[in-house]
Amino acid sequence: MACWLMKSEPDEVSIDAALAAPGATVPWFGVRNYQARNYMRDTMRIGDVVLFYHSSCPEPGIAGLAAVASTSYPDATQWDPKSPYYDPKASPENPRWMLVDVKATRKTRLLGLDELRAQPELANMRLLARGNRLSITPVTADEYRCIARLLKKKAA
DNA sequence: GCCAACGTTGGC
DNA sequence: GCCAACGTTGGC
Repeated sequence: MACWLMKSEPDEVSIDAALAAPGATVPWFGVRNYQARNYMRDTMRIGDVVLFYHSSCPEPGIAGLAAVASTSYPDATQWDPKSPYYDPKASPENPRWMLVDVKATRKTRLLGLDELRAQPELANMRLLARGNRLSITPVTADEYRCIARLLKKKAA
């Protein structure tokens, strides 16, 4: 089972909002980066673990656990002229942006960047790499084990 | 609001 | 296919 880190701006969809959604499931709309799209379209499998990350907010960090809950399908916001994610080059015949459904499992204590960076096992984590902006990144099994261990501890 | 880093665009 | 210009991301 693979593991992924997926960034969401909590103003848009927080872990609490995802848990409150019907079936605790939300479509991961709004990704407009080809590499992130390709992960969703080509690599993700139903049941893969998702680390739910809050970005662009006062307390960025891992805020919850979730799972991939569908195979990929077109992101409808690409066709909506009123959406900030509208893409005039996409059409229903030729969708450009795909997404998966994500089912929230539970909220966790917030694992902030400082705490993550303090772990030697996470030294090579994509999220923490200099200049990384990718909103969906793979997480290795070792990295996931380290994070699961951190989640069992109290905050430092 | 700053700014480093990166992705995309488009002229050539 | 190069690459400069531009736009975006996202932590600080």
